[in-house]
Amino acid sequence: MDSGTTYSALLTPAEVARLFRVDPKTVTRWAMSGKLSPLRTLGGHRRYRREEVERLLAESSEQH
Amino acid sequence: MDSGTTYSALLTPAEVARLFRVDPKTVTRWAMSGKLSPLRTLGGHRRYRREEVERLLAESSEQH
DNA sequence: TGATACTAGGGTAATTCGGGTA
DNA sequence: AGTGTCCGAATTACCCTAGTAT
Repeated sequence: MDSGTTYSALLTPAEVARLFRVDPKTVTRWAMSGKLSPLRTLGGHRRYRREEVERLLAESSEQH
Repeated sequence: MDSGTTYSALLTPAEVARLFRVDPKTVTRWAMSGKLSPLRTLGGHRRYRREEVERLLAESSEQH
């Protein structure tokens, strides 16, 4: 029942940027350097996996 | 729409949109530009082949 | 037959892309 | 080395009303 009308496993560049408090362009650079492995819309825009982003967030708070 | 429990070889615009984290209208644009080849219901609504959509999803996460 | 959710279509904002720069 | 910003072009998101799907 309603298996995800509001939830998505993918995040937009702006959403990732808000989580890290950086500019979306910086998120793009992380992707280009291989630190993130996003998929692409058919128009070429990046979509990031929530699971991957949250894992990196957790790791970054461990080592502080 | 019961998209979580019932399997179908055809996907609605909303289902495709959720997979790519885009607006359903964007999926329509992909169809109009030839990036997707949907069927049409007798009333004119588009239905997308799951096989085609999943193939494009897989390709989008490859590195190139 | 009615009720509700979704889609088509068109228009107009808002994001994102890529490159270059500070 | 890592970010933030400016730019133009391209892509995507949100607004509406009428018609379709279930």
